[in-house]
Amino acid sequence: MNTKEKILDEALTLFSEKGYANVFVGDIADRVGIKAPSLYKHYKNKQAIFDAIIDEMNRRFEEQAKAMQINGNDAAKDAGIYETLSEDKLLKLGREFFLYYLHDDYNRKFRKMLTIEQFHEKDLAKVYSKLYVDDPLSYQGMLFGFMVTAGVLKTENVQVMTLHFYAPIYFMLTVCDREPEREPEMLKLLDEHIKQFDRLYGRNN
Amino acid sequence: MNTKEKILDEALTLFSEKGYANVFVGDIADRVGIKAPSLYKHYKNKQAIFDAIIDEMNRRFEEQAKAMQINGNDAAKDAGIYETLSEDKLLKLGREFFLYYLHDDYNRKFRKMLTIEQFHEKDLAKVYSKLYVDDPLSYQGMLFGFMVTAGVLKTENVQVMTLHFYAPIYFMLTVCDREPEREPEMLKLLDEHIKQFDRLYGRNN
DNA sequence: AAATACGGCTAATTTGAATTAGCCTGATTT
DNA sequence: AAATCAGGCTAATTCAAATTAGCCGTATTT
Repeated sequence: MNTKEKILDEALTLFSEKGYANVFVGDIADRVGIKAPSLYKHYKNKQAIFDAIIDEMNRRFEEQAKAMQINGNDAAKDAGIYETLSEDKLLKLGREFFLYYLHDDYNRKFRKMLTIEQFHEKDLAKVYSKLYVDDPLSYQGMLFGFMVTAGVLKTENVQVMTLHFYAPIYFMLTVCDREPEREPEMLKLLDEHIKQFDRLYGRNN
Repeated sequence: MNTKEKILDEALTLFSEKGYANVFVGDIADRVGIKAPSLYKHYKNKQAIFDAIIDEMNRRFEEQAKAMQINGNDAAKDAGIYETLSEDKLLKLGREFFLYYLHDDYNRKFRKMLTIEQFHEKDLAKVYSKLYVDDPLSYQGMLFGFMVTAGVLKTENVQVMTLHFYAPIYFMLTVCDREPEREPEMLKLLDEHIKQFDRLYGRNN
């Protein structure tokens, strides 16, 4: 990783812990192992570092979205997996999603940074809602839609069903972001959540 | 409202929009209608203003908790209401809770401020989790517990049942905090959520 | 191998925000 | 009614953080 990338990386770490305004250019430089003025060889100013992080995030998520489309036009295939839904599979799905979002450094830091900065600019609010509200609901909603069609889930309002699956996961994620020591507690609760979701919505019970 | 209180009020408004670090002592003074140095006649420094807000919040919530205990040791009575649970009542309960938390100025501003500042100090994380995670879950859990005993709700894991009721409400609250224009959309979804919750967990259906 | 670009450094410079000093007025106390 | 206090103001002061200037060695290009 070259210096320019390292700056973004360390800046994101700091922004996610303290928020933009509480991070000094010198702090970032320290972590990178250079002096503050040297940063300006790479970025016009502090704001440009922040902007570059947002750009990089957009790049990554578009990439991911593209990858999803490939598997997603094959979404029927994806859904095929769920035609034979079992509690175990649902548990695996939920846990994987949860742990990936929680432990993947880039995701976690970026989410925390947006949490802090979301009220600062309308744009950031939009990004937050897209990433952590609308995209997950729409993707999971599609999957649950297939499952309802396939007859493995009850024919309830799919949008609400998705909310019932996702909102608790989101909720537990925010708890862990705030108090990482509660992760074990939340993992246990996550399992209970999914099992009960399956009992309530599943048809094979 | 005297100047000293007005300072807290205006400071909270600003902190909830921009976060502590982005608010200047002069901004607060402007809104109060005095000059920055005059603030120091009332508070030692900027941090003391923030601290006073937290203290005031603690005072208010303790007061509220006490009021709840009075009605809460009569919690059986509270629960009595729910022994004859109907979808309408559940809807009313959910909407009232949601709209109160959303529209009550003090609640909304304080919640937004904590959202921004939660990662800054361990104490604030604790306060956040108490107010928006553990207290609501514990209070609503108690109510649902009574309802299960009274036979109006299925005998599922009450902790998870409470999570299934509360997490979506919390989730929609955060959406409205971030994008107030989505309130109508969320209110509609709130109703659907509660109706479906009732269909899933209610026994009289 | 000269010229140039790159990326680091130290030493200013600038800026802007928090806080302090010290004065003034009008109310309250003694 | 003198003395004190409360709470406002303007004019410093302080200080920290962002940014700029300008130097220098190394690597790359021509």
